[in-house]
Amino acid sequence: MSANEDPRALAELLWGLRKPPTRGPRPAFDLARLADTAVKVADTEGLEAVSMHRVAAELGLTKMALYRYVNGKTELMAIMIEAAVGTPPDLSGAAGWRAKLEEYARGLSAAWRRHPWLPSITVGDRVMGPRETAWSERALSALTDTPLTERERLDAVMMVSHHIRATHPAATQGTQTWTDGSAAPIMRDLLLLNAGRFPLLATAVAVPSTTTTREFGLLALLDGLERTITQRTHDNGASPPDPP
Amino acid sequence: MSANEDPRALAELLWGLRKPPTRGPRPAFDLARLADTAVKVADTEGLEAVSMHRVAAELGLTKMALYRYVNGKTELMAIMIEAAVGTPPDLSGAAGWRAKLEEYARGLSAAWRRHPWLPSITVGDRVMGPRETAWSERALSALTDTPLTERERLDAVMMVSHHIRATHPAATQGTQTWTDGSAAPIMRDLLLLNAGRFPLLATAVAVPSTTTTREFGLLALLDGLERTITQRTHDNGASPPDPP
DNA sequence: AGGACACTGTGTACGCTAGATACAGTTTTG
DNA sequence: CAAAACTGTATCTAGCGTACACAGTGTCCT
Repeated sequence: MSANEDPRALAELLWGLRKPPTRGPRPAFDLARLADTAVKVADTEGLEAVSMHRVAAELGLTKMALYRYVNGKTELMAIMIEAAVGTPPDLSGAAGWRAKLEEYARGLSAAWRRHPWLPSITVGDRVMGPRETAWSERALSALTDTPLTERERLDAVMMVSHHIRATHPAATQGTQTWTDGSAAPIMRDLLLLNAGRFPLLATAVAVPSTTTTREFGLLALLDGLERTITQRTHDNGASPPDPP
Repeated sequence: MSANEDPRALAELLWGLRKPPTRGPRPAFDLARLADTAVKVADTEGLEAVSMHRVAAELGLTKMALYRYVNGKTELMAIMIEAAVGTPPDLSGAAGWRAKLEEYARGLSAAWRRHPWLPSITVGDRVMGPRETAWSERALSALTDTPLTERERLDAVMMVSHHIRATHPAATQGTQTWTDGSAAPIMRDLLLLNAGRFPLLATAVAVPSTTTTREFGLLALLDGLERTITQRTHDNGASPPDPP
């Protein structure tokens, strides 16, 4: 919560623009090792377990030594993300933008399943590293053959990502409050007690689900994009409509 | 971080199931006043400014007095949400499920604009109060005339809500990293420096946007739902297809 | 009726976690 | 040798939370 939030410095760190020092003792570790350690802690004990002290201890250091590598916890989180995201899925095997986007969604979901804490921090106003950026770039490649605007492609990509995040079971933000999570049974009880005030909800949570929210939502999303895309394709392919 | 996380107790608090004590001194305040004070602090100074100490001081109390009203900060947040959400928009004026959902989205957006911190905490696995629950109920009412399953209606509602949240300008989670927010200019610079590695992204962020992400996304979402709905309507309206 | 007692509200003191700063000691290279 | 860089000890700060003492207020028993 101090003045350690310099986005420029973070950008230099993430994009490898730090000039290594010439004199002084060799650092015992490097950023990658530090990030991997933090990621391991987060994977095994949850993101809350990741503290400066904990990570340092894991490396046999005191926490103050970490401040030579990162300016604060914000930067630690940033390099953790870069270390954990991995590489985006290969979309060249899928035919057509729709299949490619589905493949992308699968890849994103898989990455987040490997690191359940990831979707909860890859969020908001922040500086991203090259690895994470590569995911956006890859996703955009799925839509190059469509008649969408560059900006619309970006919007579409963000929507798919947001949807996967919102329906991610272990995500802090995504849990479907009514159907999943530890609070869901409590909410069901309350709805039953107040079925008169909330009849629609009460019945909705009572019925079992046939498809998952994620599937249903992704279907709707892609259907919506398809409509715009085919419509544009027609407008462009045919001659412009007669004036009225 | 302690054992003060009893969801049952929270539920009783939110749903007015606490039996008021019979003896002892009269409390100087009540939950509503407490919640309103906290909301005011969050509105004017941001959610980070809301601490037990701060809220208590605002009421002329020491922070420990607050613990007679709420069991901890989690409960304080919960009653803040209830105090801030207000009542859901009236959808009866809109004709058809699509217009109703759009109206709902507008109402949600307006409520979050009044309390910019709200979307960032009405999230995840948690117990909701009756006021907030009323929003879900209202949203479901938009879809009663559709051939969707009860569960699918809930899914659709959650999707719209998630989308509004994800595209909420001031939301901690929603900021479109590439186009909005304080980090966006930094990311643009980095993309220009690395245009070779990220050609699609570099051009996408360079062009000005004609429509907003929110509009484009909502359109796609509703188009997608419409496709499923009209398709179902046809399948039900006509006689079942001949067996093959 | 009246007082003891239990229960409730409020305040003071303290504990704990976690991030972060200050600075001294030590190592390495120009 | 001196400047720069790595690491450790000590300390500060913010914030949530517990422990406990003291002060009102109703309940119940005699």
